[in-house]
Amino acid sequence: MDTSDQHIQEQMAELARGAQDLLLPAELETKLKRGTPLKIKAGFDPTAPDLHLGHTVLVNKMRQFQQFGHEVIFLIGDFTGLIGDPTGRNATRPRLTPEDVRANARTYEQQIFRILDKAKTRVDFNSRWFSPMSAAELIEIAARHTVARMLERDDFSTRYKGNQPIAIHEFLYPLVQGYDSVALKADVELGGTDQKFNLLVGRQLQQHYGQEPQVVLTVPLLEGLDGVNKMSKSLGNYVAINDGADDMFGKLMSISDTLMWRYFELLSFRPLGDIAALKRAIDEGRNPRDVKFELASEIVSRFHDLAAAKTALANFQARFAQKTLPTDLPLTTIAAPDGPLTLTAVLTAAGLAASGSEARRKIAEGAVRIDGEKVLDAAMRLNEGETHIVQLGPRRFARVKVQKG
RNA sequence: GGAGGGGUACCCAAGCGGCCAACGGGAGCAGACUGUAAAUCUGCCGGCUUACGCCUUCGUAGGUUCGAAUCCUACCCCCUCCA
Repeated sequence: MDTSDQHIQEQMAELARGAQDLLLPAELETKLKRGTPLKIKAGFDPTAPDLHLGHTVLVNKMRQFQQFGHEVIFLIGDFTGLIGDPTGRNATRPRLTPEDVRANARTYEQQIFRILDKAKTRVDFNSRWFSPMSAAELIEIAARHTVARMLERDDFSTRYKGNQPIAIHEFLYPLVQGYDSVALKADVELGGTDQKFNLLVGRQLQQHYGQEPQVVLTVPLLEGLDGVNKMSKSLGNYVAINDGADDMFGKLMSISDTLMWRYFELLSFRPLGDIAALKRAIDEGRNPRDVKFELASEIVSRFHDLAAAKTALANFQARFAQKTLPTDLPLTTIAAPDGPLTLTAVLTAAGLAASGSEARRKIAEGAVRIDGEKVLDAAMRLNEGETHIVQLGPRRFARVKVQKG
């Protein structure tokens, strides 16, 4: 590996990019200078994942290490899953069968290998070393840590002070996770900011076992499309990596100009220098929208392909700049048992409006168009056999056919 | 085990016998403006209805009353303090 000073410094800068904590930078530099590939560990839940861009921040960081020639270990915590991360909620978790774990692992692989190089990624399971472990050995691990240290963990101390119960096995979670680093002889462990404590336990355990402690690198939670809350499925402010190309492109275009830079930092693979140049271009008058096009295109081509990204961009411009109707809508057939259907019925049946009342309101607000023509008459009916493109607002479309039945 | 406080629409939060489908804020949706950005302004924001209006909703189940989210009874759940 290239151990020239310049290359090391370049690695340090990119690896620290977007990171919340890097402990300790000097240790990382020492490890890099040895010139041998480092073992990079990141742990994941064994539960069924439906990943969104927020999750990919960590995976992107893994990719960076991979690109610099290091060995990335995608560790599925199927044994840890028996404990459940001690957040105070969900104290008991349903136990996953080995079949579940395998199925979930496959789902992960399908998604992460759109980012990571499959040939250079090792997928491992921590049940591999924990299942055969004896109780004596586990006690040995537990003996390495004190209650006082455990209580330093933020949620433990909060719960302890607040007289909330803490089950003994919850103390095992950081220890088990930390021991994974021992078992793997990890050089670096990556995780979300909420994992910081657990990652530090790994360092300590490694030292107890006579290993060089791992470097800890945490990445922040990505803000969702609203720019305020963390990206999450339940808040609906997410871009799933399985989203369709047009959908993904549109969602990314809807983020604010400020948030765009955050996404560039944490989601783009472009070097930091490029991003600085884009900022300068905007200061000199370039339309921020066009820079956002570049962001959206990069991300869509990552999860689909370059052609899909180009099409998504073209569709986007056609739809919103030229206001043409989408052409590739699936046809929804709606049965009309009693002759011509009212427009409100069509809107609800096509899923554009949640209820007839909402449909009526939206018509009154001037939000509804049929074949591009604004319709203000809520009593309007669509005849049998006709096919129309019905639109509610700027982004909800349906191609519907009314069929007698 | 004892004392007190509370459960209201997606969230927060008023209301405390009729004027309550329920103040206000947030979120959301739509319209205007735009770059499908942000900010701003406007409207909507339980369901059914062209509409008059009707139906269901204020933890759950009963009751009082011409009439209850508001009063009474029982039950369930949450919080605070004491033991």
